[in-house]
Amino acid sequence: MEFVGSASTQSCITQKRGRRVYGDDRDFKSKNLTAERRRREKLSNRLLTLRSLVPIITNMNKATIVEDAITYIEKLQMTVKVLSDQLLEMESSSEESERPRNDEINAAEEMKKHGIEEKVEVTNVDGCKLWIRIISKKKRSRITKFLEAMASHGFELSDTNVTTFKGATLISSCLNGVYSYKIEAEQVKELLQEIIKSI
Amino acid sequence: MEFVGSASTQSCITQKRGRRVYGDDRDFKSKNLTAERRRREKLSNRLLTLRSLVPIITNMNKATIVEDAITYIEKLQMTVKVLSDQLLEMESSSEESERPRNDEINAAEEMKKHGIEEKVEVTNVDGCKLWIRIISKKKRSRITKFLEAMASHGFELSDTNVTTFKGATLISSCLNGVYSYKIEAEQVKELLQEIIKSI
DNA sequence: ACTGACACGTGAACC
DNA sequence: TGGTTCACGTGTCAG
Repeated sequence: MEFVGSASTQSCITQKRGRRVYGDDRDFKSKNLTAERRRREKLSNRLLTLRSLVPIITNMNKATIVEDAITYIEKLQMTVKVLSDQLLEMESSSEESERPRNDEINAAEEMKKHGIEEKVEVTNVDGCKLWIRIISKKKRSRITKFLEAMASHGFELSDTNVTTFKGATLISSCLNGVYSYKIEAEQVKELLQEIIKSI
Repeated sequence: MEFVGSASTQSCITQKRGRRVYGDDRDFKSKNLTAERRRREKLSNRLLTLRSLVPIITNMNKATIVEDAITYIEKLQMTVKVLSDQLLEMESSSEESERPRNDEINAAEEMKKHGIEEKVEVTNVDGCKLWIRIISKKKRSRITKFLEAMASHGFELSDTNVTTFKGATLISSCLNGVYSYKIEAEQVKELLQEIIKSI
C-alpha cells in the first residue's frame, strides 16, 4: 500500500524544537523511517499470530485481539487450576491409605502390651493346597490390599477367616495353587512376608 | 504528557490530495485527534493487562509483550492437554474394574446351574451384635469393595469368613455396632443389599 | 456525513 | 552516538 498525501511527509516551515527547517518542496526522510516500518510490521505480525492462537474471536481490531487473548488466557488459567486440583485430589485420595494413622500407631503399642507378635505360618495340606495363618498389625485396608495382592499373584484363597483383636489382625485361609507345579510352603511364606511388609 | 515540536502539528503549505491548505501559523486540529488518542490508550491498556497476566516477561516492548503472551498461551494449551490426558487416563483406569468380565458372566451362569441364589441374611445375636451372611455372585474385587464400604459406613466386622465356590461368594461375619443406639437387623439387611447391588 | 480503525512518518527519549 | 521504542497527529478508507 502506498501512502500519499500525509502532511507529515511534506516540507515544514517552522518547528518549535527541531533543528531542520525546510522552506522548499524537498522531501525529508527520517533516519528511522524503515526501522519504524519494521517495528510496526513486527507488532502486526505478532498480533496476527496471537489472534490465530485464540479460538474465540469477536473482532479483528488490534484492541479486541488483545482483549480476546486476555479472556482466553484467564480461561486457560482457570482450566489449568481446576484440572490440577482434580488431579491432586485423585492422587491424594489414592495415596491417603498409605499415610500412617493414629490408630495404627496405637495398634503396634497395644499388640506389644498384650504380647502378640507378628507371624506368618504356612502349612502344607496336600500337594497343591496350603493352610496359611498370618498375624499382623491392624492397619487400614490391610486386609483388602492383602486380598488384592494375593489375587494379583495368581493365588486363590478359600475359607478365609479374618479376626481383629487387640490391635492385631489374624488372617487364616486355605490357599489353592493355580500353578501346575507343586507349591513350596517355604517359598509361599517368604512371599507372604514380603506382601505383608509392603502393604 | 504534552507533545511539542511535531512537524505534523505545524501548518502545511502544500498537500497532494487534501482539501485543507494553510499558509499561516494557525494550528489545525484534526477531528479524530481525541478519538485516536482514546484508541491508542485503549490498546496500550489492553497490552498492559495482557502483560500482567503473563508470568514470564522478557521485555517491556509492545512486540515482546505479545510474543511472551503467545508463548505463554502455547504453554498453557500444552499444560491443559497434558493434564486432561492424565485425568482421562486415571478415570479410565479407575473405571476399568467396573467393566464386566467374562468370568463374571460365567459366574452367574454357574450359580444358576447349581441352584445357588443370591441372599442376604442378618441375625440378631445380642443388643449391638449381628451375624450376617451374604451369598452373591463372584465378582472381581467384590470382597475388598464390600469391606471398604462397610468400613466407610462405620461398621466393624470380626470373624469374617469368605468362601468362593461354584461362581458364588459366601461372606459370613459378625457385625459389631459402633453406634450407641441399637442396630436394627432389618435396617442393616437393606443397607447390605444396597451395598452388594452397588458394587 | 460521520465514526472507528489503521498505517504512516516524525521527534523525543532511552540505552 | 547510533539503534530502537514509543506517542503523536494526520490522511484514508469502510461501514
